[in-house]
Amino acid sequence: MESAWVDTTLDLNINPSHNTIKVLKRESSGKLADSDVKVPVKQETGALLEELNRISAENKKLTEMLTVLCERYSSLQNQYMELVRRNSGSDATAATSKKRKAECEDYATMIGFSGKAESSCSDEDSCKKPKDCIKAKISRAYVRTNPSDNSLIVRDGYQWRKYGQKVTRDNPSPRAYFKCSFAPSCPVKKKVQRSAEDPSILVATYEGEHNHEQHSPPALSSLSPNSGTSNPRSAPVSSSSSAPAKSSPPTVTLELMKPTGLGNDTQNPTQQVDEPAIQQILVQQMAASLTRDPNFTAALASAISGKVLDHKW
DNA sequence: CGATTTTGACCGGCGC
DNA sequence: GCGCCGGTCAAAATCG
Repeated sequence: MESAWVDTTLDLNINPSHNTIKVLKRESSGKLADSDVKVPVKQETGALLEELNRISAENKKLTEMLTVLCERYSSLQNQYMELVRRNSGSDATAATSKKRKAECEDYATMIGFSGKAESSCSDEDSCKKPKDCIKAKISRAYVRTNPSDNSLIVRDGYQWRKYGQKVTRDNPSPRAYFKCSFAPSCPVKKKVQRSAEDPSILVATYEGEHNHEQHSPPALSSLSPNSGTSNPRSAPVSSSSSAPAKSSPPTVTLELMKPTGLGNDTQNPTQQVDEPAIQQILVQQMAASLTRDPNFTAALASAISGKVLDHKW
């Protein structure tokens, strides 16, 4: 098992000397002073192509590594959840306090899949507060944001007024409480909290149903207004909060992290699909969205090469 | 100046 | 009954 862990022999072909040495050679050898500056265009093009190929190969390698990493991460998640389930099963008799359940659920939520946990949550709620259950429809949305951006704003097309903020026990990042301010009589509330596991993900929990039309165009999803770098990967909310089918379960998970094509056939993966599948999808989505981002791969490559260079020189 | 956000205080539910 | 904790209130601050 451990041998199968991360392959630390990073053969990334990161060979900065590859390029620079050529140049240095030319510069250092006095012979090739002026005349050599006019390198034949063909040669130059060839070198560039070679460089391009090399970078492409590098990129591919990084992509593969990331995929492997994600797969291992997901299998670890599986193991962890299995462990949690087994543990809670063993002491479930006496110690299934709601708090514990809630923590467990939160973890499940944090790491990005919520099928079982949420259903148990809604069951819990239905047992606990039948009245609330009747009027309060709970849905959850995950929104990927810029991790450096610490605002708790999720744009979903409605107008919200923040009425409170709290730091909760299980998550160091604060939870913000919003009420729908567009219609005075609209009972919908929203809680937004950054995932403890992945700070780039905002978890928005909606309670109730809007009794009015959507205010602003659902250009929505995600991202704080101040980050002009609106994230292209977050997709619009599938407005389930606007009173969808009554037959749907009380808890609906909105998939806002659809990176590209991967998730478009699974509109609501957490409702019916079993956990491993969900994890797989999520992991794949994460991996895909990361690896397709040239900025990310470039940043990763430069970070690694920087590390390597630091080490060598 | 009104709307919105911030933030400390308060309240109620729950476990011990 | 007490303490903890999540949720809400409301006054003050800030913003447009």
